[in-house]
Amino acid sequence: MTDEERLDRLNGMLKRRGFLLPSFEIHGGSKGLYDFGPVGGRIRSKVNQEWLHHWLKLGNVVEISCPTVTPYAVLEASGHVGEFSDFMTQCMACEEASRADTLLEPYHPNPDALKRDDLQNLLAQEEPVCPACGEASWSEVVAQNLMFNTTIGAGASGRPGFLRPETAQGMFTSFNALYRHFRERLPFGAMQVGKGYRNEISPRQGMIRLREFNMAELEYFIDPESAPNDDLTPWDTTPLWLVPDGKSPVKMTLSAACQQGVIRHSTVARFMGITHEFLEAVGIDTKRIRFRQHEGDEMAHYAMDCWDAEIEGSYGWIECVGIAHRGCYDLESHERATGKTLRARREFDEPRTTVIDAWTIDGSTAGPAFKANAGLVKIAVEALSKDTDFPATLTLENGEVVVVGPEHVKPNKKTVKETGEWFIPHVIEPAFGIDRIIWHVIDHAYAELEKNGETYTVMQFTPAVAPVDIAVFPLYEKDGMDATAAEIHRRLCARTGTFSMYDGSGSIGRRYARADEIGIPQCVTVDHQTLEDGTVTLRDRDTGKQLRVPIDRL
RNA sequence: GCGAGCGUAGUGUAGUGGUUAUCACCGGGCGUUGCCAACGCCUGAACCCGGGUUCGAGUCCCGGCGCUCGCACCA
Repeated sequence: MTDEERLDRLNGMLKRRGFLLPSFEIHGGSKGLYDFGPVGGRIRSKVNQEWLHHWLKLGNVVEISCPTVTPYAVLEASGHVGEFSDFMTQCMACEEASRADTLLEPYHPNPDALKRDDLQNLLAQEEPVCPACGEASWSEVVAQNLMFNTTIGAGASGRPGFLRPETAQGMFTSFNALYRHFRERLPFGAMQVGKGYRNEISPRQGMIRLREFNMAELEYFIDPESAPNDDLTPWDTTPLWLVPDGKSPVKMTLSAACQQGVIRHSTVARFMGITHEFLEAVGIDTKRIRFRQHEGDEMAHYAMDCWDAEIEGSYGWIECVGIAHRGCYDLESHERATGKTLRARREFDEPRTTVIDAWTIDGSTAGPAFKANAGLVKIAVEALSKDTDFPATLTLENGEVVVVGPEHVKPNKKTVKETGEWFIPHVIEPAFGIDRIIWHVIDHAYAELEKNGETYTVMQFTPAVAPVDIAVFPLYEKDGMDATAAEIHRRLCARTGTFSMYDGSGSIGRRYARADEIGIPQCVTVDHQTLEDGTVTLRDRDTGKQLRVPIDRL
């Protein structure tokens, strides 16, 4: 039995039982789009809940929700318009598509920075050969954007926009409201769970690369100058597999990794610990988790450190989480693009007082005397020491030389007190690919056991993500057992957070098997004894053991 | 995007131009059955879409869509 055959059987089961289905299948389907069916939908929402719960435990994070439709300017400021566009060209001989900038790398120091026309001209001039067939004839260069284009508004008043490629930008553009919410105190975080969109050239491998995907991101804002005090001791007993910057995997604790500088920021380390806990809580096999550090050239240019949580499954090691220390890049970019400030204030331990005792200009005389240069003269004069004698010959910033007489100046004596300063916070971002995580939850839960000489399928979900919490069966649908079972089922469903499933068709063994196949942790069976003493059997999925319990104790 | 292979009930499949499309599991109903895919009877459900060749196409050809893999792209 090979892994591929296991994967085929798993995929068949996922379709048959309503976990995951190709979207819009009756219309022929659409690549890179998946439905979560009646069973999968419930798993998705439980994984999302579990994710929120894990990060809310930090105590200083909030959940927000921003639109998926995003104006052009936002994603231009963030760098996505530039980064998510590739300029492609096609070989006229073999039709192989290539990136124009890649082809031109030998001929230009930084072709990535060139505009379309420049690429087109350089391509015509240098005539690089096709890596596939060796010919040197290229089609027109076209921009291939990996974001979905749209127009916000109709007609001439419509303006360009995109479906967001990540949720993060909403957290950055909302920074000031968040800052106020947290009483202007760092650190704090904002997170959201939602959809992201990338118009992938070639979606592959089932749920691994999708065009519309579920993501969950936290932006955690910190003061880069205040010493982090992250407590890493909770993970001191669980060393993790780390793959530092292109080196071999090592198993070490987060504390040790921080002390040795392998992980460059303790908050990144703490988030790796929380990520590991979360993955374990949703049922990922911890032996198949590792954290891989981005190598220097792989890391986005703004990132200061980046660790991916990779999970091993049917498709090998897949990146499912990225934990990036992004510095001040994002807030700074939005500041630059909008002219608005996105800053936090840092109070000094002691107010900083500066005593100035020197010269400044006397506006009433210097103004008329120096006219347009008066401002520059002021700067030059204020830079002079107190013992300067006037008249003095000064060279201004613009290179002009002026003579400043005693009538143009007056003593400048004042005390400037500063109690703090404004700065752009740094941000640490854990970003989760929820679909990829759900895939691995399913992959790791899928067990093919043997029972009475036949393959027996069980999804060994943890209760935290099990799509159905409990199933209720009447032993037979008669003698009132069906009515009692239906009543228990309704009562369980009415309970917040509990989802029950009633199943009365087929033999009892078949119903247990059906419940096991979608990973229901417990099954309740109503039998003849129930009608006499009000007890039912409670059967455990993984042990098969049955307990007799009163209905009220469920 | 390029190349190769593939597309038949819910799932897995048989079917090399000729009746009513095979088989299994599956689903539903009724009955038997005192708890782990049981049995009997009844029953449900498919040739991806469009065009072409042909007296006749699930089968051959072309195009589209989808799936898998490789290359490329991408995180």
